[in-house]
Amino acid sequence: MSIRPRVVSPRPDRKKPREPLSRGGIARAALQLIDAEGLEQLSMRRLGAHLGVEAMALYHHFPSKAELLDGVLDCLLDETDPALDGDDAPLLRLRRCFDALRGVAIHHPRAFWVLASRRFRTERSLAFYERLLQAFADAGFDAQHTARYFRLLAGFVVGAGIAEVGSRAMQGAATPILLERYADPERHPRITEVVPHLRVARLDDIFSFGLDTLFAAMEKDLRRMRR
Amino acid sequence: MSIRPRVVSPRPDRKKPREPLSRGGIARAALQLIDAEGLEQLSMRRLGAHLGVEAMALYHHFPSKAELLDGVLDCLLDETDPALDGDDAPLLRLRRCFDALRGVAIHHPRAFWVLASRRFRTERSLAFYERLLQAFADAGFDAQHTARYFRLLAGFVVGAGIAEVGSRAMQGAATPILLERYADPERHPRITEVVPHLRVARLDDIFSFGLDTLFAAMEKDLRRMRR
DNA sequence: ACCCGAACCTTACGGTGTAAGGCCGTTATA
DNA sequence: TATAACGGCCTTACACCGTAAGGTTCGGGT
Repeated sequence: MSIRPRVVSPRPDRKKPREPLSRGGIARAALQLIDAEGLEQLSMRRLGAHLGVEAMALYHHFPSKAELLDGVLDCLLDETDPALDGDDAPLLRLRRCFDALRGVAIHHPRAFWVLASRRFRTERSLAFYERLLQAFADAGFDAQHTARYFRLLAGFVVGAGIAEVGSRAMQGAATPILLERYADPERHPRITEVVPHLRVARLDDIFSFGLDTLFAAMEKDLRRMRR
Repeated sequence: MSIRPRVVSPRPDRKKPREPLSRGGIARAALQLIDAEGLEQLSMRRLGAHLGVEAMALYHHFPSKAELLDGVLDCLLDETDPALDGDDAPLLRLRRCFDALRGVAIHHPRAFWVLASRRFRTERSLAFYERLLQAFADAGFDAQHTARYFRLLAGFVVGAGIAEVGSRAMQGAATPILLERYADPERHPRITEVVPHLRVARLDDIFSFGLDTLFAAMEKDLRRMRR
């Protein structure tokens, strides 16, 4: 074992020696990095470098990269949660909330996967989940119908969000609408016909049409149950 | 450049020297490996070993791992496609098709991610897409409503599929229903109430409720448009 | 007999997540 | 005040990844 010649500190010791890391700070930095460079570019080393720290330092705050992603999820929920505030009609709060979840697909397209894929295990995400389900209860749904409509709404929002994120990524690509490169009008007349209606400019319409349909069904169900 | 001592062939030269690989064969083997060990365990090296071949051999058939996953997607669509056969009512064919897509979540839970995440670019997947959209046209939807309902249905199926895959994975875990470990009945009464309704045993109900709701809305819309 | 190209192999590069352990300044304790 | 403990960060190392570059083998066409 060689005795190294007493290196003072590899970190450039500035006047402010950089305040210590924290779970929240790391997670927010990770979200920034994902937003800027994509989820697949998020590595512990790169994130560490971004924070002026070695990769392994992060493991003092998160036991694994998976838990770090849970932290990122928490950040995303922080942006979604306020939609559930207010004392207006529960269905309106729900509508705002699912709109806000779609907002994540728009404002953090490259991080949307985190929202779509990671299960709710943190304190933060469970609190959000609880508030969301409470709104269903406030609206008058029993547990079974809450489960059903929750899955219906959340499923749609997540699935449509994934598709939307893909579309928006294509939009920024070299050729604006890539699918049209692949689909041949001769052999794929229906695709050729429908794809223009799935353009980014129409996604607002498509998404609100989806939520309109679902909330209409919920309201009808509520009326039926109250009768 | 060193002259190596003439190794005959590192491959154990059996009587049958193993018939050459093919795109389809590799993709099917990849799907098997994903089913058996999980998507994150699929690596070119492991897949190669599974096929009695070095990793780089696969690059003669697929230019990248991403395209290999497209091949896996094609395999999954092969199982879904037959649902669109038949000359019965278009809405019934559509219903069968989306049920079949959920079947992927059940029969290939660990591969469902591939279906959910990869965009349709291959010949195979475009053919499927075309047939699916044709069924919408057959049912009487114009391009705009096809786009809307396609996104609604596909979004729900994908999103609910992701959630379902998660639930089924938990089911096999050490503690049967993991969410209940995290959720505290005191602080999370609604979660505690609703989670039992999201158990694996109820997923059939939840999924068909979702499709029932969506197809009811579609039928109503069709009646309105015909009037 | 020659060559060619397909199929496969070898090696190597720059990344990854993370286990194990060391160093150092702050803080608590004796 | 001396010492011990600890939190926070660093270093090293390991096994693995996708894949670029180029080499080997071999069947078949000319």
